[in-house]
Amino acid sequence: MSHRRPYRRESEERRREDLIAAALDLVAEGGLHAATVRAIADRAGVTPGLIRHYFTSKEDLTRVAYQRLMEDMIGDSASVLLHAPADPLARLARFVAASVSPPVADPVAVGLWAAFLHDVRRDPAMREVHTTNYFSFRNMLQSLIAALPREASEAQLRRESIACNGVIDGLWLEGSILPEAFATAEIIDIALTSVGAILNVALAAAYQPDRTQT
Amino acid sequence: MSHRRPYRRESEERRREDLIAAALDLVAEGGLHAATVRAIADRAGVTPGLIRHYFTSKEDLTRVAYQRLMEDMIGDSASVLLHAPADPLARLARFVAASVSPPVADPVAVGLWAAFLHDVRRDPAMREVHTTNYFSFRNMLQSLIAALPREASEAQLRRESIACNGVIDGLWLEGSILPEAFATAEIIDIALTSVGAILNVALAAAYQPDRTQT
DNA sequence: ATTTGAATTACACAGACGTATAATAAGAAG
DNA sequence: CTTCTTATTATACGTCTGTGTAATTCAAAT
Repeated sequence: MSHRRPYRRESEERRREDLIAAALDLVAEGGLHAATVRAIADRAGVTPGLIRHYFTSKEDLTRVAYQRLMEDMIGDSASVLLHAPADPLARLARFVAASVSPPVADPVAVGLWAAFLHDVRRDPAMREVHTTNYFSFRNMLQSLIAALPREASEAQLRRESIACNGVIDGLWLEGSILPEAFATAEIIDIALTSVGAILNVALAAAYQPDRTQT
Repeated sequence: MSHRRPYRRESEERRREDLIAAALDLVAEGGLHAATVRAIADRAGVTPGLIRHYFTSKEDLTRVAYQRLMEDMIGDSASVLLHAPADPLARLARFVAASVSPPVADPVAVGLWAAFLHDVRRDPAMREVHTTNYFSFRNMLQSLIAALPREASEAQLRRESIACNGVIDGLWLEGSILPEAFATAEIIDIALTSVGAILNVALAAAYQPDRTQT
C-alpha cells in the first residue's frame, strides 16, 4: 500500500553540491531563516533526512555554503585578470571596474554576504574563512598597485591597498543595495576616478572595457 | 492559589522604548533569529503578550527597531558637527574621522546593520527607511564638501560625495568587521588621506581631534 | 471606598524547526 | 538471479515559533 517516492542514487560530490547550491539559493531569496532543512531538501529535490547524511548538522552545511560563496566571489574577481591587458594601469582599471559591476556587484550577492555576516563575527571557523578571503582580495589589489610604473614604499602600498579596497567595497555595497540609484557606468567611472586620485594615476583614462564578454 | 507576577504600569512611550532596545540588543548579540518574541519580552522585563499590545506584529516591531537603529547612527554622525570647528576643511576632517571610528564604527553596529539588510531589500517600508537615511548621510557629506573654499560644479559635487561616501562606508565596514586588523588611528588617517585625494584638498593636515570627548 | 478602563499577565494552539532512528529500495557485486 | 551494502525515504519526537483570547490587577477617576 505504501507508495514510497522513487529516487536515483547520485555521487556524494553531486549531492553535496546540489545541497549547497540549494542552501545559497534560499538564503539569497529569503535570508538565513528561509534556509530550513526542509526547504533546502525540497529545493535540491531530496528529502530532509538526506542532509544529515552528508552534513553532520545544519550548522555544518551553513559553514560549507559560506565558504563556497566566498570562493566564488573571489573567483569572479580573479577571472577578470585572465583576459586583461598587459599594461599595468589598464589591468588595474579593469579589475576595479569589474569589482563594482555585475556579477560581482549584485543585490543577491550582497544579500548573501550580509546574511552570513553575523555568523562570521561569532563562529571562529567562519571568521577565518572571511579573513582569508578578505586578505586574498586585498593582496590581489596590492599586487596590481605594486605593478604600476612608479615609486612606492611597502608601507605606502599597504595603506593604498586598504584605501582602494575601501572605495571598492563601499561602492560595491551601495551600488548593489540601491541599484536603481546609480547607473553601472556611473559607479565604474566614480570608482576609477577615486582610485586614480588615491594612487595619483590617470586610471579612468586607461580603462578599456572587456569586449569579449557581454 | 495562582501566583500571578506583579507588575507596574508604564507609559506607552517607555514600554515601546524598552521593547525596541531589547530587540536591538538581541539582534546584535545573536542575529535576527535570536530576537524572538519571548526573548525580547524577557529582556525588556515583561511577558510576551505585551508585545502584541504595543506592536501589531513582530514584523512591525522589527521595522520600528530598524528605523531607530538608523536614526541613532545618523545622529551619532551629525552630533559630531555640533562641537566641530568653523573652518570647513577641519569640519569635514572631523566628520570623516568620526564616521570611521567608534561609536559609529563598531562591530556590534555592523552586525545589527547586516542583520537587517536582507529585510531592507525585501520589505518596501524598510527599504524606504534605508534610502532616506542613506541620502541623509550623503547630503550631510555633500554639504560639507560644498562648503570647501574651491570651485566645483553640482555634478562634480554629486560624484565626489558618492565617492567619499564609498570610502567611508568601505573603511567603516572593514574596520568594524576586522577591528584587530587595523588600529583606529590608522583607519582615520587612511580615510582622511583618501578623501583628501579625491577632493584634492589637504584633509589630513587639517584634522584636529575632538578633545572634549574621550 | 468603589467603580471602571485598560495595561499586563496567563494560557492555549497550530505550525515549523532541527534532530534521531527505523524502514526501504537502488545499484553494484557475486 | 541472488546477495549485500548503503543511499535514500519515512516517520516520530521534543522544542520553539508567532499569534489569538481570556483572565487578572494596577491606577486613575469618581
